[in-house]
Amino acid sequence: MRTPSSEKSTGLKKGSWSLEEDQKLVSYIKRYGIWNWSLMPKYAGLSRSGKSCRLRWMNYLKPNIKRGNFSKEEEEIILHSHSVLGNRWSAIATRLPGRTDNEVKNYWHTHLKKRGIANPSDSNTSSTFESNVTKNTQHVNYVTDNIVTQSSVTFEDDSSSSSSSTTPSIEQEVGINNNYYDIGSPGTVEDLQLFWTQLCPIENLEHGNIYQDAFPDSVFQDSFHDSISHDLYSLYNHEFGI
DNA sequence: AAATTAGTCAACCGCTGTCAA
DNA sequence: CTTGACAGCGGTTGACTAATT
Repeated sequence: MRTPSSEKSTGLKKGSWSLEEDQKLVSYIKRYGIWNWSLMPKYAGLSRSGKSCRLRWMNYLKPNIKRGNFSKEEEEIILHSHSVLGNRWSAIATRLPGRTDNEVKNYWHTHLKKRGIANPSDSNTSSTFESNVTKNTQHVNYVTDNIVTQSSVTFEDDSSSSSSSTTPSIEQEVGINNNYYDIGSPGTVEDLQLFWTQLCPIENLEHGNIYQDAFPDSVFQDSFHDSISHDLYSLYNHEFGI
């Protein structure tokens, strides 16, 4: 982790994310979806770059991110995938449901690098490998579901659990997977208050006025027109059956 | 117990690809 | 075709922690 600091030129915060920041980001995305990473932080009440928000969401806050140690099966998938794909971490990560490219990359560098170099390509053929990946992926999916379920139970039952950590996970703290989304404060900046209370009230979105009513300003309309509709519509179709 | 070293991993940086104007 | 904005990727950093001296 890096020391929290402010970027003097932009005033944007850097370094580790606080619980409050996580909650703001999760709450915002939960309500309004992902429409533009560069502009979103302002409206979510975050003094972060869009890049930073995207990274935080993709790697740690997004639902169904799998935490904890890698299984033997996952190790094998990484080793074999790396022998085929090289350092294409995002491609490798797609073979490991719930794992991110960053996590896979870190795990490779800290645990598997020497093994990978020592055995750059074993005797598996490509087709054999693919069938193994398919088989393993199904297994990992099952394990992932178990972990998510178990995670929530363990948290509620914390005092009686001797083996689990007493520190809640990111998901537990922020509210992912247990239906707790605190919308938080819109911040003290005037336009943020305007956004939360007038420009984009939840009622507008709930009634399907996803774009025109939520973003009446012409500047917003120009830049958001195409990108906002898909994500928001998907989210609200799922949430409210619009 | 204190100091040093090694390992881990969250986060940043710079670059590339894509797409719309 | 060019340009600019944005998303995404991979390499790297550096704070923190555990292990070792």
